Amino acid sequence: MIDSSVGSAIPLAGDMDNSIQRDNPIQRLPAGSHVALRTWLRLLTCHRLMEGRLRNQLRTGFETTLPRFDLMAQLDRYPEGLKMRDLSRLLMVTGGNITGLTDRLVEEGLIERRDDPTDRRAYYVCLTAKGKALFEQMAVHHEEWVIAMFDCMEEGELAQLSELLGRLKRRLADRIDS
Amino acid sequence: MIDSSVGSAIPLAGDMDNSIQRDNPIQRLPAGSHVALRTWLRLLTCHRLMEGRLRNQLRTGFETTLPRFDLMAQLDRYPEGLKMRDLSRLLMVTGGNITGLTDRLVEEGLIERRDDPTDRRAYYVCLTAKGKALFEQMAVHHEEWVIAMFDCMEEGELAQLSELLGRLKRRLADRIDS
DNA sequence: ACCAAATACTTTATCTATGAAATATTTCTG
DNA sequence: CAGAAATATTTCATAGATAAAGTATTTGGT
Repeated sequence: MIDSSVGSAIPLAGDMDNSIQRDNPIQRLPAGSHVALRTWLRLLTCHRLMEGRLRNQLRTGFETTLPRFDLMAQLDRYPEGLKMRDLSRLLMVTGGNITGLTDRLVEEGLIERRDDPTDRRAYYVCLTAKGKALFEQMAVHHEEWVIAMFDCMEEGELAQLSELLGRLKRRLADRIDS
Repeated sequence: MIDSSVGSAIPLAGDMDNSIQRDNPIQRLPAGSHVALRTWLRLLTCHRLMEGRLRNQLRTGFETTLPRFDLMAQLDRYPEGLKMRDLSRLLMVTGGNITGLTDRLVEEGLIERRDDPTDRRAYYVCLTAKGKALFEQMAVHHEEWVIAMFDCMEEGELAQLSELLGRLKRRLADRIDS
């Protein structure tokens, strides 16, 4: 019942001393752990491994971060702009977080705030020309990186995984409870 | 080619105003997006939804957080204690992060540092009696919560998902590249 | 035995993110 | 139409996380 590679410690970060290290510590999983728990731990690990790689690639390739990229990706899909609350919902993070991210991206000249004439509480956030140009560059690489991460899976496996995650996502989101 | 529930905006946080909101914003996915990209986005969303729920449950039930719980979970599996570097590898986070988490848990009296007589640079981190008692309480609920989150999946679906994530995890971790 | 390299951990600056409270505006209800 | 409730956003305090640099100790090669 040992799950020998949870926490198998790929270096997610750069090459500094205290980054996540290479060799595997001995891994113990709770004996008889339920398949649901194992699945959750595996999902967590996959997420960590993949996010870590993408983060490194975005940092070394474009000196940016995943949250910034994700925010820009949403804006790219909505050229008419999105309100803060929409960004908050789409990215599934709190409003305060969006405020900070937006502030930084505005400062970098990649996005801009535009008043909503019909609601003085709100405004639209849009990519600037500079932001759009940069995003399009990044998006190409980002997609390549994601494809490369999954190239360890057979086409059929990937399709099956995608389908199962799609179902899980839909059913989780459709719940009444939080 | 629309993936109608990425970012389907379940409230991950508490019930305050700026938490993630309930209703779906219109969702657009890049046309013709590669199955790998869709899979990655779905994995991201599942992760967010599930992590958000667990966070809420740990907070309201035990006034603690997922990173603290995860650290304690590792220590529970290694009663002889773990070094900082082992925690860093197992949790796949940087050493600096572990330092901070450990400081807080020590302050709460849930874990303790024990000198390693053979290496004066290092020490072992262990659960205290109080920490172990609390963890055992939390673990029961944590497992229930995880099982409940997956109860939207058939047994066969879950087994398949677990298997596919296990393969993905292993293959990602086995790579030479970061 | 020496000294360079590696290792274990901490510190610092910065960013990401939360949860709660505050402000301003709009909408709803009676 | 007035006032209450809801909504959109920001602010604040704090936690979590990274990357990079710093300190102390151990290891390993000559």
